[in-house]
Amino acid sequence: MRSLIRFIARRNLATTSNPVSPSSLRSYCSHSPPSSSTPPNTKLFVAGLSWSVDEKSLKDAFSSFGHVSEVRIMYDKDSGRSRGFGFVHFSNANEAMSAKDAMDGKALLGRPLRISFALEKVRGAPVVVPRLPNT
DNA sequence: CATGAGCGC
Repeated sequence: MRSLIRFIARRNLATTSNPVSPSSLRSYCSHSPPSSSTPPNTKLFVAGLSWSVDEKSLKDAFSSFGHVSEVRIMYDKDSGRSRGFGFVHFSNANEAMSAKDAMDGKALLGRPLRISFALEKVRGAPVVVPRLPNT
């Protein structure tokens, strides 16, 4: 008799225990959150600019968030008109991310701005060929 | 006449 009760109680205890808690499931894929944005950098990639925007307007708009070291807007070599995107160099990455967080999504000259951290592309040599010092 | 995602020579 009593053994039967203990048997039931044991089964009940095992059944009541959660086979798997939802919180434990989370630890399976929450190790590495996807990097949606590029790593912070002093160089800011500003796109979505109007085709009438010049560097002066950009620098004036971004100089309020920090010291703008360089502002360059890419222009078309053939038509000579702006491609609608440019680059803004900041003195510090914190200023750059602040300006990005503040100006990203805003509109300049009637067009929404798309700001993101620029790639670490180097201006000049497209690729350096590692050649061994062959006497 | 306009065009509209993107990464700099």
